[in-house]
Amino acid sequence: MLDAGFIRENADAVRTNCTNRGVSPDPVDRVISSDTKRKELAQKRSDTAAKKNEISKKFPTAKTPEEKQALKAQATAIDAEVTAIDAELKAVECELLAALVLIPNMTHPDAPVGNDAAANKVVAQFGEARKFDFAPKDHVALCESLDLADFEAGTKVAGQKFYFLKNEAALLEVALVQYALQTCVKRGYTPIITPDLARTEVLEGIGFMPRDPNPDTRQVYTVADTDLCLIATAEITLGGMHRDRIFDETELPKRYVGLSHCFRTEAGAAGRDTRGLYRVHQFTKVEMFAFCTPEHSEAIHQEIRALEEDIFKGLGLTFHVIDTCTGDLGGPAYRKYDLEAWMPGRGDGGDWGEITSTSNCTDFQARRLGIRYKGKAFKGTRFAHTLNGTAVACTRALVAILENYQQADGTVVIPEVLRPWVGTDVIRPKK
RNA sequence: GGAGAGGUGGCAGAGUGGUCGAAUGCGUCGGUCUCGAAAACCGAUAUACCAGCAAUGGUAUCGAGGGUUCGAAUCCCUCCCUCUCCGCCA
Repeated sequence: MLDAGFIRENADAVRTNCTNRGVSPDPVDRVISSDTKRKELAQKRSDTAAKKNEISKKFPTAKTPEEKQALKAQATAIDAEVTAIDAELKAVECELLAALVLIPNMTHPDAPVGNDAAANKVVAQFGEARKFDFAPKDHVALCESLDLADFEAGTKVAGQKFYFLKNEAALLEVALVQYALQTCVKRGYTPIITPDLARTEVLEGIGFMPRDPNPDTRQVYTVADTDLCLIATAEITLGGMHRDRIFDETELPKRYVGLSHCFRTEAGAAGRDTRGLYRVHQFTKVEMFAFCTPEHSEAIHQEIRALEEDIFKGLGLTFHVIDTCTGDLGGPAYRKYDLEAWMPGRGDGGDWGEITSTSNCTDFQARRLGIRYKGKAFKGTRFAHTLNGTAVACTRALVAILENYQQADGTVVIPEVLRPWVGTDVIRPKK
């Protein structure tokens, strides 16, 4: 979330930003009025408590019972005041927070302004869409003919949009994980395997809304009788890892590459991309995450983007990079690049499909999570910047690989970098 | 899951109702000494918010939340976490 003081001082810019991002600017005024009230009450509370402390301090020197009685009476009167102020203060703080969480992060000045995907800007492309001299199959057909996935069993066991990966597809997932982890580790990222569950407050700190009362928009699964959620991305656990931490600036930047399963309800996505592996309730993902000082976040964002590009160049896939427009940024991102791979089986005659996403969240997440740093050049602490980026989302990568590497005879070639882990060059029909 | 012990500043560790935001040691930073360094010595060293140009002052924080009390690190309750032992288990 943004700082209430910042919102007050930059109200117009924040309102414009809300509008650009396709959310209502109304909470801005609510933040300002709640924050003003909060400040007044906090000052009153502080003054009142000071009075009370004065009285308490006189007690040890009070000689007679009458004196003590008199002090007690004063103290009791002040107690009533404090109780009343506290109740008001609590209510105001709730209002403030409720309004604050509705305001998205500010936006990088170069990010394209627009309401929907049409405004996204393609900033780079690697490779050309493959021309087929046969009719290419989509990944669902390939999974069927090569016995790579069992969607029916997935449905039987866990429901719609769950799946079993089989044979080379199972090995491919492990290979993709290995390949992505190794690539990131070589670039200095610390490998991490994170929990697949996290506390509600951690999800909220990252910018998810697990308590969203509207089941049509709630994105995450919650675990009954606990305050835990299944994570939608390792961004949640990696960001939460250093919650309430004060770094020394010499410890930053910290770069992690985490492996986790991801769980998404995909509420509101009914009817879109329902076939196959493209949009599923559970998948495996290797995710990069960085904590850094504000001076470094732009450079690290570019670094993560370049690393994503290298990973997918290494896989031999055709993809382009999108500078995401304001309307598509979500809440926490200051700027976001998506990699979209060419997927020959998608849509009518192929289409681009998102395979990674990297965001610079500046201090938006850090403020809520209490992630700060100390430096020599300034007093006190400052909020760190956080960044995240997909190294490999297994199911999306699998879709791209199967559809792009298919051959006229129905087999699929394995990308060279994955062969050591898959143990074969080509996926053939099973006997 | 059961039993016991415990959670205090960067770390270690004292503190069982007021003079405690908190002894002491270590660490870190600054200084003295030194050609330089080490050692020694001196000093500084939590976080947030509010007021103030600042010095400074106020408030809150000793795992979290509630309670008792004029007053809580200290007493009571609930929760969370850690450690030890037992059980169970990949």
